[in-house]
Amino acid sequence: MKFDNRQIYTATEILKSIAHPIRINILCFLMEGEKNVGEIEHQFGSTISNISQHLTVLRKANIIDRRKEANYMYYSLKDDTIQTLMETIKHLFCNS
Amino acid sequence: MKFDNRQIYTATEILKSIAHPIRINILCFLMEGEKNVGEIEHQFGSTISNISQHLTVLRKANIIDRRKEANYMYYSLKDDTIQTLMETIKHLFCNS
DNA sequence: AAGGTATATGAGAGTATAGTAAAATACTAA
DNA sequence: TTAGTATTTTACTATACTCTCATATACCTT
Repeated sequence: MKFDNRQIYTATEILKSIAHPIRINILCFLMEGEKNVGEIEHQFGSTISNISQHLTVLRKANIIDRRKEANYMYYSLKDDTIQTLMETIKHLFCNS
Repeated sequence: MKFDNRQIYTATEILKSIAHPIRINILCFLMEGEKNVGEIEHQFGSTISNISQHLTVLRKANIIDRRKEANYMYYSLKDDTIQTLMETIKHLFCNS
């Protein structure tokens, strides 16, 4: 059985965007609820510029949303699809 | 909550290995059961050399097995972890 | 052994991705 | 308006990935 190209393409883009240690960490962290960039940086080290670039990757893959409040930017998981996917990944690989 | 580095690393490697259109296709195809390289090539076009290289990527990520029979090489999904992951991906993105 | 089929490997070129540092933007508070 | 904080963008360099083509290996058949 062959698969629809658009669906394969979408799945590829999303998985590619998740497949980076910093980004998996960010996504797991966002499973707790929305966080701002500073909170994310504080959790994982790396520079804030680097974190911001990873957040851009995730946003372009359409799996996170953001909302501005004062001069903080709050990020969160986009929808149930990504939430479910992350739960599966976490369950399979992080046994927690 | 911070995550164990080794688990994050493993998850990253596996997701990276899946995150390619040809490889997602191959893995979905292998969900049906083991297939040899010719059958895979026949399904998806591309060259047999290219397919072989993608199979190597999947094998190095430790998510598929292979078994030789005469001069055919049969590939299959490695274990339940990858089977479950692929089912989730298929369900979420390929609605089937 | 020789020739055919199936698969794997290697080299090379082109493209994409990642990290760092510097500069830019957006907002707040004084 | 000025200064400060939070975040993003840009530019650059280094590294990794993907494809193609050529060659190599393994096995089978005669």
